[in-house]
Amino acid sequence: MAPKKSKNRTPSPDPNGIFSGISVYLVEKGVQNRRLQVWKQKLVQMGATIEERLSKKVSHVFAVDLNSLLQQVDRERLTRYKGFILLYQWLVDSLSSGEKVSEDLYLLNLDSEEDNIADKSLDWKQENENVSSDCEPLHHKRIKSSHEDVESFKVESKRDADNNAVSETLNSSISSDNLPDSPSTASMSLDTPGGQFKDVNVLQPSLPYSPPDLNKNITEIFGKLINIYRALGEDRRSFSYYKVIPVIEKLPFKIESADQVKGLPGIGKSMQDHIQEIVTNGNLSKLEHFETDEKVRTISLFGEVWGIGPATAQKLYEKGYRTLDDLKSEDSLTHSQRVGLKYFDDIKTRIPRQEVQDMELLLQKAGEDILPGVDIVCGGSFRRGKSSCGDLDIVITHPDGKSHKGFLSRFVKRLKDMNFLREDLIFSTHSEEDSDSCVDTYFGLCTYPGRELRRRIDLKVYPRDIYAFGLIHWTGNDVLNRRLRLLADSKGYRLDDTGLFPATHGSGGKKGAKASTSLKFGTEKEVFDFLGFPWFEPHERNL
DNA sequence: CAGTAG
DNA sequence: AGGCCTTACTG
DNA sequence: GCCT
Repeated sequence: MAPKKSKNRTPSPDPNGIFSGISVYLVEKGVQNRRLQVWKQKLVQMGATIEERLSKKVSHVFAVDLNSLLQQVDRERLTRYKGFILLYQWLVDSLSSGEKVSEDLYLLNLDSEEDNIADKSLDWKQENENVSSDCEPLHHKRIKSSHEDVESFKVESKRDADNNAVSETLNSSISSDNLPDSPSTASMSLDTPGGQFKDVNVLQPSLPYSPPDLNKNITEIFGKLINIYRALGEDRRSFSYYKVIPVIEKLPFKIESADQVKGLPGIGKSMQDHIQEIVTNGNLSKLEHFETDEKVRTISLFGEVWGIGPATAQKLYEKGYRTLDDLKSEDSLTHSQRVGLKYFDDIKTRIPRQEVQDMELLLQKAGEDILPGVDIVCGGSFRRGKSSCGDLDIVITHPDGKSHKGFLSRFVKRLKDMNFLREDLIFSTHSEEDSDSCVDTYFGLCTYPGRELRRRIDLKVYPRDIYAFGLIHWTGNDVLNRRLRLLADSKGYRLDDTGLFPATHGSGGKKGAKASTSLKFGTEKEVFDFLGFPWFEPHERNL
């Protein structure tokens, strides 16, 4: 019987790395950081190892031009170096052709001083018009936008097209979720929708970047560290782990050595060490230490209570408390904290989608009774199609643009009367009073009709003209929101749940200046379109 | 103002 | 060495 | 924690 080894039948001739085995040193001078990150990821994905110093192991050195190279690396060292010294263009061309191309045409020649480079580059061009003219900037005066001679125009524009195409491909595949779009790429995809990079994708079918799961051993541990550090109040450190997880998840192979991953964004010395320890030992002593430390465990536990953060948790620990039960006798707890404590288990229980569905309907009916035409939607993970939800995020508006004002108070009262809302956490209503441009918010606990199990519920009421922003924000997820905000920033805007504002840079204070009003958009899609962000249906926003 | 949640 | 992510309410 |  033919021994069927495994289900591991990779459909595509697994690019076990076209760069497998090579070891690279990157001269970062003169290359746009964003592009550098993409290249790093690509190199690593394709089997290369990134070295941080020019050592003997290095087989390939990359630089944008001779100047940058010499600026960063000692010339003498280079003369002794025996490997390839190449233009980044080699990388670009190799990636677009799907295989390592010959290094010959991309060599950076150390000996060639400025005068004799000119000739060489001419020779190159004649032999292979498709190849680099990158060494020109050395002596030519930046003629990028004013091509005088037809010949070089052809060559250069072709190369540029390739460049753009490739980086588009990279952007939209591997690193599609780091920085969504730089300003330039974004505007480009607006100008030439569909255009050229489609073809490149076809040319490069070998990128079914296999989804998930490899390296779960690492990301799971890092996930725990995120929570622990957050509980301890070390948000920054926590965030570092948060950022590195997607980077690791994107790798198409199982990490077996920290070398395979060094140089990637967000991975520094400590991350390397941790990863190395995990892949060799299967665990991380640091985490084990945390998990057995009574103080850490207790503070983490206390911090899970709604309204208790790192500071309070630590304070309570130092007062001698060790269990949630003990905490109930503490007088200094705020009302919210007491509620959070009392219904601790309830709140942590996930809500079946069907129940959320029912409660959304209930809310819509109750709202309609009070204010006909009112628009009530359950956002959050429910709107993203999840089968269970942690809480209810209710986003409310009214089409007439004004009668939302004062609605929340009446709505809450009504819901309390019908015994749907049970405990309050936060209730802030601002629209009734003066400014009509503010969002009313209610946080509390509710129950499914006929039951006692407490559910967390948030109600937010938006004026119609900024409703789309509220809906986007409260539908999430976090990653998508962050990408949208970053994109907005890059285009000179500031995005939040209350609107999209022209950047108020030159004028006045940093944030106080709320002078500018938000741009108005009626729907989520209009906001996405305006930002040049591809449309995602709600259920596609689980990034 | 610190602490907290989103 | 210092920034990294914004806003706004509770007590 | 990482990065500039």
